[in-house]
Amino acid sequence: MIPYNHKDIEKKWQKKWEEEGLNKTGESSDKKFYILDMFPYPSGEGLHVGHPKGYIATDVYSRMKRMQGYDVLHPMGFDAFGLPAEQYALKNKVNPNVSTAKNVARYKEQLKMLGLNYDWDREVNTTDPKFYKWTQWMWKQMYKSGLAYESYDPINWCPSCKTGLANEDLENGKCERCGSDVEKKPLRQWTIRITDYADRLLADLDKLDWEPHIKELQRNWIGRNYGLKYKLKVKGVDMYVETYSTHYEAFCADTFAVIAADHKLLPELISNITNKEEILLKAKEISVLRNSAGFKADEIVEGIFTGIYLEDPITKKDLPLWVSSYALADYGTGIIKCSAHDERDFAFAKKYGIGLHLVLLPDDSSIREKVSTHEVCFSDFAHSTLIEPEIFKGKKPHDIREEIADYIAQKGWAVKSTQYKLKDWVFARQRYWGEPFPIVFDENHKSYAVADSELPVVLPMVDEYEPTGTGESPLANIKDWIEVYGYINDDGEFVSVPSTVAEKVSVQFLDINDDGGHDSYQSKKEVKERNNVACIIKHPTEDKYLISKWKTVTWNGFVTGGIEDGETAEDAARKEVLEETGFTSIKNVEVKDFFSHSLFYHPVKQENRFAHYHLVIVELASLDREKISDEEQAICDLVWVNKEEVESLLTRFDMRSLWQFYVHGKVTEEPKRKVQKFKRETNTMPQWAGSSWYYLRYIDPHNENAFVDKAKEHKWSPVDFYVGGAEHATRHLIYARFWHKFFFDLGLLSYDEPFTKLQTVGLIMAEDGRKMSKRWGNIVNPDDVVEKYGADTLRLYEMFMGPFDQSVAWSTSSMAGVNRFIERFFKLKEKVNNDVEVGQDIEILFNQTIKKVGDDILEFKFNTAISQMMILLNTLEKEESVPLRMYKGFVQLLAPFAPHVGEELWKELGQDTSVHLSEWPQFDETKLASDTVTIALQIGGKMRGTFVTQRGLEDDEVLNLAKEHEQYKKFVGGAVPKKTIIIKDKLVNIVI
RNA sequence: GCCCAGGUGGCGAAAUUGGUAGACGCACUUGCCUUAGGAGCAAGCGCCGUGAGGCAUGAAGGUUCAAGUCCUUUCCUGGGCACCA
Repeated sequence: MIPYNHKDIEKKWQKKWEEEGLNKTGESSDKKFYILDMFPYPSGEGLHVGHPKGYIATDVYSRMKRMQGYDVLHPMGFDAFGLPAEQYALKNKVNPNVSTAKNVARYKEQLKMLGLNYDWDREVNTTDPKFYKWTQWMWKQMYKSGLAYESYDPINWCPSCKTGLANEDLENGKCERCGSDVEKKPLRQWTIRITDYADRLLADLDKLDWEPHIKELQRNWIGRNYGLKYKLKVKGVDMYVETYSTHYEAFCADTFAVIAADHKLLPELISNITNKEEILLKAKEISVLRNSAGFKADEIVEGIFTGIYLEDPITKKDLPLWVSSYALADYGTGIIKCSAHDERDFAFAKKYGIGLHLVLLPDDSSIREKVSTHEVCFSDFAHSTLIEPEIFKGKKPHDIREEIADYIAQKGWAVKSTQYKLKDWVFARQRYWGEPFPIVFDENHKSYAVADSELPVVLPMVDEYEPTGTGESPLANIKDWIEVYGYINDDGEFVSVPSTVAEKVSVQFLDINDDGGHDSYQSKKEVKERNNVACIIKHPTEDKYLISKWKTVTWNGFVTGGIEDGETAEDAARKEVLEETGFTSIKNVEVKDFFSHSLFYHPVKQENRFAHYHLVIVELASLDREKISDEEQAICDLVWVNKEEVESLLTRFDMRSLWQFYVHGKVTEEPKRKVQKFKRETNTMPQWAGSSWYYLRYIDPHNENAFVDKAKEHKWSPVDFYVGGAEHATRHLIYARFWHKFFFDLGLLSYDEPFTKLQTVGLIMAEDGRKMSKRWGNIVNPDDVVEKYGADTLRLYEMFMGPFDQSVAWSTSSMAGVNRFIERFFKLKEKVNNDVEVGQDIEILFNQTIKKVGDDILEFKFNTAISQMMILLNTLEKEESVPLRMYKGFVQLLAPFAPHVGEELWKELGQDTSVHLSEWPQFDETKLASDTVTIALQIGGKMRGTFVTQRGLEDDEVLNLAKEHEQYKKFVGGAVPKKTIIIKDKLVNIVI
């Protein structure tokens, strides 16, 4: 007999929870908890059984927190921009807009199937224009602050994905996505100065409650490095160059210097050298070699002498400067002072016959011979002794590193300096499926941010989105989208001329500096002045206003009309309102002064008009209305809005009018604001853009005025617990921390770190021990598992498999064991009896279980929490009957893990509110330990037996009992113990 | 090469942080029940040994009355970085 039917109860409760809004974020407690999963990238394959492990864990955790009285924010969303979605779409010939929506729907269905308690009202999707409006807005703040800049430097280019990549996107020098060898390619791109934040990103790791190895990964990635920066005179020219050394301890050994082949200063340095052409050619060769795909630095040593010498500030010796293949232009200063005590310097000097000088002798005398004959390079600074300079002679360089730096710095030869391995963030992709940049360029390629009113810059729906491979995004082919008309406002930002206006009226006129090709351009014509009204129509009783939404041209937002000769503004307003809206009774009309002036070309009347707009407030007496003509209705919608919206419309109206030519009340020849053609930026943002801040949007997902409301942000931030894959350590988690800090600095966020506590998830491997993959055909589909065993079994099993952060192989038979546990749990209900009590041992076990389950969930030790429940079940099953209160508590403990089973049993126990809203069981502190203990008897440190006593016996009492033990008699007998160790309530150890 | 994390039964793993190693689950063995069982129930289950006992936490040393846990050396496995001066 199967005691429960998972299919019925899971569907039933999921439906009920959704109807009752069980998972709506609570807003009633003063204790908040924000627990977050790394949102998924919805691939075409749907979830496999490994994906939801983290989601189940946060689900268990958040359910318990809610039962403990917290307001819990536990949201979910989708990170749907990026290459895989685009590749999938290309392969299957569907628009990514379509395939993404489909994949998201499938993911959501699967997540819901697992009974995860997400508040779907807060779902975010990075590809939703309402979301990426704010991604664009935020990037714009970086642009405006100078943090985001345009660069043309060579970057990593994946020839297969046809896009530039950030350093973080490489894996062993290959494209992380497709495994192709990456080459260096000069490319116009947007870059973000994440290196400005390197120090803080490093230092603030100390305040985070993250797993140590993740912090370590970030530390290594940031790669802070401390050394000395020297300034060296170039011999014979009035120039100085700088070098950077971290291993400066052997500074007296320096005999030459090298410069990166693509160093900016190289051409200038050798401008007077006779064979400079030859040198530049060789340098070029080296650069090409370096930039080619699959370049291996340790296999290639190339260089050429530049013909110039640098003067060593310390030894005053001349250091010949060589171009070399191992110097990096973008690390340190791109020029290195070189010595015998560095492997690469040594190899280079050997190849080109450059003189070397030893100042360091190995402690290990067996290799001293080979070192002194320059047979091998010696670079061990810890096990060696300095012989030069005199002042440090006989000391170990490792021990006096700081002393040497101080000495050199004090002499003024060099300054202390810090370098990072972290590079600025290459923040542009030459692909279609990403956020467009809120940037336009004028004809001189000067960039302008797009005004806030223009956001979002919507990614156009297109038929062709194949990457071009030329270093330009596919968007570059969409002429309609790229070319925009507009002007630059007082804030230096771009404002577009609405396309409706541009098409019907203004393009010809506005394109005033380009009079070729526009027949209707009438600039020489006389300008006619007209007086117009723009009406705000007030509701008779409420604080509401009527605006019109024109489907055709011009003054979107207001009922407008011309004032004819002999008419007052008031007359005109009455007339226009009656005609255009059909309202019949007007209470009051109030004419404001001019609020806007504009010059435009009227396409119907074929004349240039200079129009003065009077703002008129028309107050209706009633809502009586006549039917208006179909024609009017066809071109205009009427909408009631509130006062604020009217006010914002007025600003907009005013702004719109700016593209016309009005200066100090007079029409001028030259426009004050020149409307011109601009080109949109065609790169798109990398996949990491949306995920850098999505966690903030959950807090206030529908806000149209800000990316997050400050007060709400203050309440929910920071994320208390963040759960996801360790593979994000050096990308998402660095980017998001950086992004967050920038907005903290702008005063827009309350804390300078986004994620207080981080927990990584261990992978679930396939039953064969390999990664689950289509390639191996070993994927376990959660749909099948849920079908056969139910969501609760899947959930419980994934939490029971092993330590949460460790990767474990799937085991179907193990899962069947967990399923048995649930069924036995159900059966136990038959033994429930309200009037029964149990013995002390069980009472204690029960209290211990409450404590352990609660503690373990907090520490993400779900496997031991579950095993404790199994122990309790095993024990209770042996009883004749089980007290109702105990079973109820047990159901509550199980409910976070198996929410459907929990809810079903809770209901069957006669409860009418949800178990998930019930109060988490409390344990009785006094009932955690029994009053008897088992004492271990050791003799000479070896276990010889145990005995049971009262808890809390004094040492001599315990010893007396131990002496009674037959093992004592056997092994100690009459001998006199040398020593007796007694650990209270634990053990007796007799040393003989 | 450098930096992390980790090595415990046939398997997944526990171990109150120096105090009874192997909880809990899987698999396996035996028995009961059953027409049957890939169901249920009961018992057993680290290795050697009939037994007393001995040996066991990758290996070797050390500290300690006592080590899976601390120290030293070393070997594997997984992950990250690898031209970063």
